[in-house]
Amino acid sequence: MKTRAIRERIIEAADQLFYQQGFAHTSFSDIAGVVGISRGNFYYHFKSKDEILDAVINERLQNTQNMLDMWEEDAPTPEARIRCYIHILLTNRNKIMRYGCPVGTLCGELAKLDHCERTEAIRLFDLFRAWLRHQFTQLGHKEDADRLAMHVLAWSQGVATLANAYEDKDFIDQEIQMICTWLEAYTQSTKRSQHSSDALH
Amino acid sequence: MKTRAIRERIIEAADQLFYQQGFAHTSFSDIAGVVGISRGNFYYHFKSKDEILDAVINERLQNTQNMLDMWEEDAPTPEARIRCYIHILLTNRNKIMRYGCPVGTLCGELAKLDHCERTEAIRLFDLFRAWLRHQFTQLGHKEDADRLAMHVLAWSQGVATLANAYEDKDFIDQEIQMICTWLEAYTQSTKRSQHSSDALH
DNA sequence: GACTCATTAGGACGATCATCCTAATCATAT
DNA sequence: ATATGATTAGGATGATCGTCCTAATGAGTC
Repeated sequence: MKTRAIRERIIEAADQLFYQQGFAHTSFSDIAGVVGISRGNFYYHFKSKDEILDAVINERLQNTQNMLDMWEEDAPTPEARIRCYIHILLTNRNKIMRYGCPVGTLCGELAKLDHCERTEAIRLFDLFRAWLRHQFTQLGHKEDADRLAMHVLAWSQGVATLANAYEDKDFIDQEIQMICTWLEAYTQSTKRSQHSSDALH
Repeated sequence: MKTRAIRERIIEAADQLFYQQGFAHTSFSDIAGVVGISRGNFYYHFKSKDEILDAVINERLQNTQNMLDMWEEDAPTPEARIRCYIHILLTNRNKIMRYGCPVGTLCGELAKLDHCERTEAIRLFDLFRAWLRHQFTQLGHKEDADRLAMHVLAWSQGVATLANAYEDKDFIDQEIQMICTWLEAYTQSTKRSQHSSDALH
């Protein structure tokens, strides 16, 4: 059954192109050209452009969830896990400088297009938000967990936006440093309060 | 001479539509419909769509410079002036929640389109960056002035991006509070060092 | 009133797009 | 080998777009 494989390749190609050129500016011809199939054959695999977008978003949701799960397993502490998130900025630095953040730019574009898939795209943010919230809860900031999660999200989004505008490598490095310092201060205050609560026992 | 007035109205309408719908997704018909002139008459005022974009960016550059100049006059201290910048998030809160930041989203779109006017759009960021840098220099952070300016820019961009995604009023208010607190701590450390340097005299 | 020149309206053009349709091709089972 | 159903290629269609062209209109001058 090769149909499954072709479908995967279409989603993969569309994913890349939507990121690099934007959703609206990417045509069926573009995707077909990358995949190497004819333009007209597209409708056997996807009934509409919106359906491809939906598949791409679902693919990204799946990949994102897998990534978060892996971090949850591999990194020893909540602090280290949050640093895993921050370090995407470093890992994808070159792509971010050229195309911005895949999640932020997609949500922004769909908001302007008033596209119905917009709510689906925001679920990508939801994944990171809930995951970060969980980490901060584990750090002992139960009350502020969601606010802190949103703060880290916003911070990284801002870094991506300006890094894209100025194509500035050093700026990304500096901001990552700042976030890690900020995060460390937050976790140390937690450790201290944990110490003091330990002392009570 | 009514030509001048019509030209202004075209730029004004294009400015709004580019912000609300994006540049690529806004057609001549859209702009003509808002202005109330015929579609074909457009080429008497502007030879191409890129020319309108250029005019819109120049208009924004002019308005932005005027705004910065006004803040420079009206606000008494560098700290108060930086707060003026932060408070755009509050003043334009509803629009930001619907369409994001006008500068950030335009630069992001033009980056994806690989559009030649991209460098012009970034000059909008340059205006804020240089102005903020000047304020931080006046606050005594001469070495870090540009880094701090970029930091404030990135922070506000991130807030705009997430406020747009989640359409969250309270989040904006919270982040503005955080920025102001952060800024206050920065200026108080300056005042302290100024005090100590005063004491040396 | 006739002439000039700026301004306008509206259609024509070619390109691109998403979508649809149909005939051709392929693999597989009988 | 033939039949069947999945898969493909490529053109047709109608809509939209940026751009161009031209005839009509308007205002101001001689």
